[in-house]
Amino acid sequence: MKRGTSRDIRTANRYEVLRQIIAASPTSRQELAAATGLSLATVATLVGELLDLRMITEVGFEDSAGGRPRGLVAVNASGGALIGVDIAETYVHVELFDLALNVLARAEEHMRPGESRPEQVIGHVSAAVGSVVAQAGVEAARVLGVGVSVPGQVDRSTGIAEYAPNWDWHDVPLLDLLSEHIAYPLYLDNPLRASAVAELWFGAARGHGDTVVVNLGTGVGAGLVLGGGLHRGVSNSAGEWGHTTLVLDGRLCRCGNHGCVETYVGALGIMQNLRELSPRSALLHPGDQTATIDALAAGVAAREPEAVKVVRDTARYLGAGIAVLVNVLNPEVVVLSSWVAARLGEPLLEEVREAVARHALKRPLAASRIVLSPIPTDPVCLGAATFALEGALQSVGQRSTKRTSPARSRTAPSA
Amino acid sequence: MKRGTSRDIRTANRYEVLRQIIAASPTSRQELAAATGLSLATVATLVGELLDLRMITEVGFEDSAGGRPRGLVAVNASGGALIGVDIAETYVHVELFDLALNVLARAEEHMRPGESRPEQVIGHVSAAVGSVVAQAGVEAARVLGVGVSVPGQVDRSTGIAEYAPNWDWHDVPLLDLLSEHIAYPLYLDNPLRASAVAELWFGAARGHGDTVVVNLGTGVGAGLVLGGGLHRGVSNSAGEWGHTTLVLDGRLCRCGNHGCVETYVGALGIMQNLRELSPRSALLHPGDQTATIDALAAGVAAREPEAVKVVRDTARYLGAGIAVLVNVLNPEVVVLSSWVAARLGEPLLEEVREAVARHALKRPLAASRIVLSPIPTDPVCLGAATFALEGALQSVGQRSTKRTSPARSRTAPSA
DNA sequence: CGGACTTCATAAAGCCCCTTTCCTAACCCC
DNA sequence: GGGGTTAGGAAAGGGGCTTTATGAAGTCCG
Repeated sequence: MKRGTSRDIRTANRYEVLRQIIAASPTSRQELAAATGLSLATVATLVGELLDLRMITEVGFEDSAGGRPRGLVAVNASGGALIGVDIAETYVHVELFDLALNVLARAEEHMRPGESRPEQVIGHVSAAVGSVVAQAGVEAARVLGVGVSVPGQVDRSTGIAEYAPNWDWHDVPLLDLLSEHIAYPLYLDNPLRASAVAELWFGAARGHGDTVVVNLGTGVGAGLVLGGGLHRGVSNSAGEWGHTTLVLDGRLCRCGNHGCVETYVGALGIMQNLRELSPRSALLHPGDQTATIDALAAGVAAREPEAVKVVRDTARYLGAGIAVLVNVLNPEVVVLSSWVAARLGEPLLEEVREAVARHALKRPLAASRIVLSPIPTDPVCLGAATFALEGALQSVGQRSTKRTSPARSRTAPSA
Repeated sequence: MKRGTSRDIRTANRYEVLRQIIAASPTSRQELAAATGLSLATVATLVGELLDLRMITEVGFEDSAGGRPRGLVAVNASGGALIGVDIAETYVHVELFDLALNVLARAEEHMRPGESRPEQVIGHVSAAVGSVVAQAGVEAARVLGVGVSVPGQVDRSTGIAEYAPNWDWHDVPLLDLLSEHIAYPLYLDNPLRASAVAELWFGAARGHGDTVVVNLGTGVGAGLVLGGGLHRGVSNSAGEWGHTTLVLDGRLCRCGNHGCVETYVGALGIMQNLRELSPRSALLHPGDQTATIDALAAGVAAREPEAVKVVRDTARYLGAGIAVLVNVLNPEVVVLSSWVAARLGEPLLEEVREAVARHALKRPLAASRIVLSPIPTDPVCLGAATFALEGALQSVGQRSTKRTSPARSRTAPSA
């Protein structure tokens, strides 16, 4: 049972104010107070803190119609840089952001199927991180942190990748290994939670209540934003909706079970849906998920019956799976995220809405909006970078312990 | 976005301290501080409050082995009474509790199938409430509140039963109607949340993290205790797991969909499982759920193959359904509650554990314990009474608004 | 049997957080 | 350039929790 302290309120408010500033930059203290529901005084204090941190700057005044003009603050984009690392089965994707969360540089490393040893992955990551820092030309001291997303089960406090199903990793001390190559503060979590936190800060969950972020990629899962924060579960593995049984005794899943949601709506599952509909379809690119999904998206855009049918079949499965989440969690928003959702886009969304409506109860259904992720870039990178941002913000509140020198961050902020 | 205030911390702490006192009565301030993680001073303050409210009393001292002996406090059982009302499809069950949550009196009213109008139900409720108060012989002023659980969708703030599927109620202002007959403070919610809060205060969720309370009765659903509190969802309808699709195109459910969990593991679903296994089984009491489940329980105890098989089949469905909750929510505890679970007991539990293990992922599975509800009485009544207790405790913190007379409770505490 | 030691409980002071209130600053308009 | 208006900061106030100090109530032992 974790107990809340008044400090947590402060931290939450600090997050909220910064979120709001990033979302509506430039903005005034008045607007912030209205948007957050905090008093003017509190907003002013928090804005002062953020100004001290050089995360935001004063950028002039609003035009006044009688009365003192409102001072405007905006994100100090050049006040620091954040790096998000999205480690996936076949690639490592790294993006460097300014504090307004604009992408300043990106790097992508492809991993061949054989490359599964931690050292190999770490090699790719550190190369890509080095690359984005060089590209963006930011001083090393400006990098506030690096968020790393790795599939599977992670322990964020120890930085250990406890289990990564795709590479059969067990208890790899990923953060320690990475810290030998990367001298910035590091934060570890998994892609489900990364994309959820991205939606929470910058996407469809912003300012809303409970939200479910459905990730549709090669792997499938759900990030849960409940009660204004990430729901992690007792062992930080909540959201494994992709390995939930959708069809009793259905398709064999790589997790060992049968009929998992992932085997019907993951990229490979969709390929299978296509294959079952028309084994020698021209849309099918065996062994290439991306190409197949792209072909499908193009086909749907051209109203090819085959493509439309596959998307509809997929949405039917997806709708049944999402209806479970809607009924059980009663969220305000359901976000479809990750690359498969992005490419299939609106047509998928429409079909999913219909399918969910067929399976969910009226009341929870009526309370939920199902939307595509409004985040234009890789949500996992963005979310990972957000973990770094949260980390940088967290340490603000910490006071130095009595009679001791001020606390130093875990890794010195110098390349 | 609800924002937390320091007042909420106080309320949570007050709950926590009282919970602890009820659980380990008598106990000392020292033990309370250790158990809650609060400082001695805070515990002393809260204990003082509860003493002032006459909810607890000082009951002597602990033996000392050198040093001042610890003062002991215990629940003041006679300090007040709480009433829990469990309105179900076929009965109204009412229990009156003392503050230690012992049952002092109970009353049960049966409802014939035709009786579905709100006035009829209210008649039963007020009769039963009157009965328990008379039986227990408590002064009316001592009744701190009445918690009412009604199936379906409720709005607890307005006290409206928005939708009750079994009677086809729509927007019945139940609390207003009840307050014409019952002069105690009233609190409305649904059985899922009632049994969840019962587990949170007095059962398997006590002191643990995220917990899922699986209700197996005629209706089926899950109460969610996440982050130390009830998860309600955006429209207070979270937990509708019973109407989640378990078998695509499966049995027709009364909710209109096919293949809902409830149609396989609810009392009627279990009867159907039995019927499909052996249409003219001696265990089957057509039209009588209770008798059938009882017969099944007896059969399992006697190791009758037919009964064992039905329980196994049921557990297989149940396991698949619970595995979804385990994977998605990653709870620390899963509680099997309500009358079907209570009657089928250990044999069901064993089978369920095995079945869940077959469907859930290893990590979340390893983190969860699946248990039967340790609550010996009707958990819904207990939970409903707990809502009343929470309500009585809530008003402690409220200060009278400025320049006005002290706030009065909604219904005067006099019969 | 009374002082010394131990342990509990309450009171006081300090810190953190948020809000309300008051006052000055800054700008518009006439 | 004064009056009206609005912004923003400083101070005061209220609630909460913790640490520290002090008094209270025992045991133990000389």
